Amino acid sequence: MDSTIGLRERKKAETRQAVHEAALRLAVERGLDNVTVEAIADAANISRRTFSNYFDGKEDAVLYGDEQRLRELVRRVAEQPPERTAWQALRGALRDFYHDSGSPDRDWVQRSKLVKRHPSLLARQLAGHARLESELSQALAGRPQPHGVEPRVIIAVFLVALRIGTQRWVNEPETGTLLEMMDQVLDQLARPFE
Amino acid sequence: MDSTIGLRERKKAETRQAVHEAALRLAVERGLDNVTVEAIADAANISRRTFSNYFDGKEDAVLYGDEQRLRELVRRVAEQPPERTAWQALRGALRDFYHDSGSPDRDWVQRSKLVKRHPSLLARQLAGHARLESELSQALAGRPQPHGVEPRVIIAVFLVALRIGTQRWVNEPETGTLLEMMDQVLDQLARPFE
DNA sequence: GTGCAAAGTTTCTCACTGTGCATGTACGTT
DNA sequence: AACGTACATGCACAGTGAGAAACTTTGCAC
Repeated sequence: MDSTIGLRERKKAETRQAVHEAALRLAVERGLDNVTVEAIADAANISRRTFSNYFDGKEDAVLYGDEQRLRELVRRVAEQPPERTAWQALRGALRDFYHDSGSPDRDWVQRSKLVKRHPSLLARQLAGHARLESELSQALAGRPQPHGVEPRVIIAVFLVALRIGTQRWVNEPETGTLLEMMDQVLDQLARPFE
Repeated sequence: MDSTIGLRERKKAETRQAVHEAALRLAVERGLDNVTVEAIADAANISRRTFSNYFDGKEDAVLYGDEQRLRELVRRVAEQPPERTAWQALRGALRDFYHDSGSPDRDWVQRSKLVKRHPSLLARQLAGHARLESELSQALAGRPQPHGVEPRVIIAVFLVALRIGTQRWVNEPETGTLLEMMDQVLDQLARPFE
């Protein structure tokens, strides 16, 4: 299935992944501030300059896994039955995603904890979410919206739920599944309030 | 009323403001990427080293006005009658704020347009919002929440409305007042949806 | 296979940034 | 007036991001 794409692209993807993993590992081991781009590049066996060809900075390198996850989520959103509302599609995609992926991977937990400790990571992560909003708009185009809430608004609210759910789950992992935490927030958000 | 605070603090505030204004002006004139910290420092008659004593980077310097605005909003939230729900307090504070301030100032519009053009500014701005959430939690402590939606969630949703409303207003200023745009989004958010 | 163009990597370079440190200066307090 | 403290400055230095040029690998046509 991926034999259609050439060796070139495959290698690039591998390198990018390797750089990401090196960045994440080093950041967890030493703390992000004590990791230089050069150290990451060394660990991934590339030059410092090449690092810049792949990522805009160490923050982006660390968060690349998140980006992948979210792209996967967007893909699943687009695959949701078109008669569903935007909200239903988003929640459905989220459920599918966590159902298929099983429990969240170690790396993802590590990234979340890093984000909690390093404001610069939070900044990049939120910027990434903002960029994602337009892509999600595409995936939600042409769906019914019986309640009259615009897709743009729905999407932003949905991402808020992901963020709060994640933060909450990282802070108190005993309380429930990640999906449960997110669902809990999502339920609140869909409810009317004053 | 501010004669109680010393000359020292007043000077500091003036310098910070001057640096901010210089940063904003230069960023608007040349584009953020073509403005060095040194140029900002020169324009504000301070040394490059001193710039770093005031701000963590040019982005923060440009966005300082936003920070002030939001602090003012938080202050007004805390002053809302305590029998109001968190949501009512937030909306009330917003209304008061824009009622008193009159139409939004030029600088604010310029900053919003800059944020639209420069992702690094968006990142910092969103990180600032995230930092603000805890302060708003304080200002909303102990209020009734009849609908069972947690303050944390309310706050995040509220900030989403500010962001979307602002973006929308910057993109199409003819459609209505900034406050109207925000209210429009806020109305949608308080409504139930599926 | 051979050869060639395109894409990717590396090395070198340079302007810019952030911060620790030592020193000088202005403020506030007594 | 005098002293301690907070702040500003200049300097040094490690780290960063990006352009340019040389070199290597990949994709493709023959």
